[in-house]
Amino acid sequence: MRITKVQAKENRDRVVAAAAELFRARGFEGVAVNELMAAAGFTHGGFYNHFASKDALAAEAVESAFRQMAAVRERAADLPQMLRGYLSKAARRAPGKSCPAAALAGEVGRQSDEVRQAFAAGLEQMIASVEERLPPGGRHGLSRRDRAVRLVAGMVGALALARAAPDSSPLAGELLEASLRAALHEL
Amino acid sequence: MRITKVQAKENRDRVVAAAAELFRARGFEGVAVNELMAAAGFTHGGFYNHFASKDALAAEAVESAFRQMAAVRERAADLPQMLRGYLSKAARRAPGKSCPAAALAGEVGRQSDEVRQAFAAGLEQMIASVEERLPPGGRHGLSRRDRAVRLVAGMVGALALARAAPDSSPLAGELLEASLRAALHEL
DNA sequence: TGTACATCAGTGAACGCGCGTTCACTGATGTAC
DNA sequence: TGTACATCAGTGAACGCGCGTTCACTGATGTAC
Repeated sequence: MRITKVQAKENRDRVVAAAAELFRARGFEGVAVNELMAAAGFTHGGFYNHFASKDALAAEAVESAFRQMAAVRERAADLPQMLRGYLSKAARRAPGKSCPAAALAGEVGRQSDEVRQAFAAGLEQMIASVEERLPPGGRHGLSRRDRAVRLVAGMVGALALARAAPDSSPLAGELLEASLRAALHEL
Repeated sequence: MRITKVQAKENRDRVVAAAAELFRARGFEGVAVNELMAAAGFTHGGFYNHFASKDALAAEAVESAFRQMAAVRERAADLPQMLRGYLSKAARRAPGKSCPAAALAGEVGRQSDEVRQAFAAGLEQMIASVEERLPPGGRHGLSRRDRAVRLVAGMVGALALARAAPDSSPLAGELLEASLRAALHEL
């Protein structure tokens, strides 16, 4: 049952999209190839018609996740609104649909160079986009770039730690709220 | 070849110590039970004489790693010195000997409740210890607690992201250096 | 435009491997007398 | 203090399972004429 070239490309995209979500939600090692294919509606055997390896898909999935994240960023009116979305309870609850940096930072260091490059490129864009929206404010005695890096590191750390804390513990909420207050204050 | 009770306790501690280092370096899923035992000088079969499961060891290892981290913190004369050690190239290079929060945050959310509780307890202590050392400085308009939470989130995020970035890329160094400058500036 | 053949996306069984865990066994230590 | 037996830390083979990857096969699409 051969398929239209257009259809095949569309199917491939579905797998990448599923991977972008599942890898963020459960980690690279936490999702099997057959699950990735099943999530896109296929059986596992066809996987290697599209990708050289699970790792190759991982690199594409990281790219795709950062691209999606960038689109969400563009939708925010300004930096405070972006921060509120980023450090929200909804973001904590849905790692598969939120920032790939917060979800995957810990694991990426152990992945192939392709994955690490894709991750670094996405992160760089994230920092650049925050820097652009940062008010100049020379009073701080810090470059905008330094402030952007600090802001991104703080956001990523807060979200990742909030997810690690048990749902019941007050720490999870506090990490998001205190980090948000402090970040907004710093702008 | 039965062994002294004292010796057995010592052997058990060796396994926990090895796990505390290996889990930080390679993640929970990245280290097999036989490797954990081998790192402590044993064969894998005896594992279940000491631990109910790999997961039970993970919880103890997280505790142990945070305890070790706390000891390192105590050694620092003040907050700036602590920050410089935390955000150093050496820390980036040796995840197994550095902060468990930065190394494991991403994975902990998918672990058992025991592991998550141990993680949250260690993190809480880390925040409390930073708060204690924070200069009062009411001028900030933020509680010390908020500032401590923000500082810890920023440190953890910066270290985790710096490890994810490729060794060759300038991003890795920048994440550590810019975050350090900004954090010191903020004190 | 119509025909004949090659291509290749998707299927499902199979592979080799490493994993967490179990188990029978060993023999020095711990304990009861 | 000395003897006899139970205990149990450590060993290494074995288990069942899920994993990433390979492969022969199918049949509609793509292509050459």
